[in-house]
Amino acid sequence: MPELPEVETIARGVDERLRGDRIETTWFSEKPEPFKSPPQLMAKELAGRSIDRVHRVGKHIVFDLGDLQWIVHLGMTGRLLVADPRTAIPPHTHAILHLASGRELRFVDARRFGRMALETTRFAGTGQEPLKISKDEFAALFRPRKTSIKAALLNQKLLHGVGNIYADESLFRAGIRPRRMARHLKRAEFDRLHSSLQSVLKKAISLGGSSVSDYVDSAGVEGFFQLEHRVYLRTGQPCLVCGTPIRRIVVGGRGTHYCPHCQR
DNA sequence: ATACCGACCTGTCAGC
DNA sequence: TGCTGACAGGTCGGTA
Repeated sequence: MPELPEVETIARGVDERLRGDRIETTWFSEKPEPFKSPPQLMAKELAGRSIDRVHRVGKHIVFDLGDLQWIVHLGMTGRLLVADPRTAIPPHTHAILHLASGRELRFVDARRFGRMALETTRFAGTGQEPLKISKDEFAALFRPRKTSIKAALLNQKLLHGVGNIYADESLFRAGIRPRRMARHLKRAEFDRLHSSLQSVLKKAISLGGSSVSDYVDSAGVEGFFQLEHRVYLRTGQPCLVCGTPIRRIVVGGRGTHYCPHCQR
């Protein structure tokens, strides 16, 4: 589910509404998967903490809580919802923070690929920020890779935050086939990819992310960038530029969509 | 260092 | 009406 634009949208929404609020008590489900830190420890450490700031690092949502950080990764289907306690608790709710303002922050995740943990050192993520990296750094990061450019874009140790949608969409806009070996790309192609990736991510953030099946922001509102997808999940449909049917292949175990005419 | 695969989970949809 | 298989915004670990 959520990639950089969706996580950014959620983090901004949670920050706007919960900054300055205080966590009073917590509840965690019995399912073990979502908790990298033991739930009892999180319950003890989170209670009484004020929320100084909420922001995004890669695909992670980071809560600054004094000398502690609470890190949430949403996996494929995770949601963070700011809710009125009188509203029904949705199925697959795995964590609830009860706040001093009377509201609740709920973590809901059907597939349970999401994770949460406490950090005592400043969380830096796994790679570089796609919206901050320069053209020179971008080319230097990817050129040595002995793998396809698509697999390299998905590698969170290089750039963090890019997932399947925005990898496919940025490669389309740069006119580069997903299976091309990273080390065979020309400098002009790295530059086009850098530019298309940043513009796609910024546009998606401005539209509140992509709602393909079930993504919503922290207020339960869907995004609109799915209306701007040119290849992702458009298998067999005509390319919006040239009319050639969009093709689906598997690269790095992920469904990969591209236009065989526009991407070389 | 990389490639490939299955595993982890649930839900949805197409096809029979 | 069901069943089965494929697929879905992600990541990890094992084995070549």
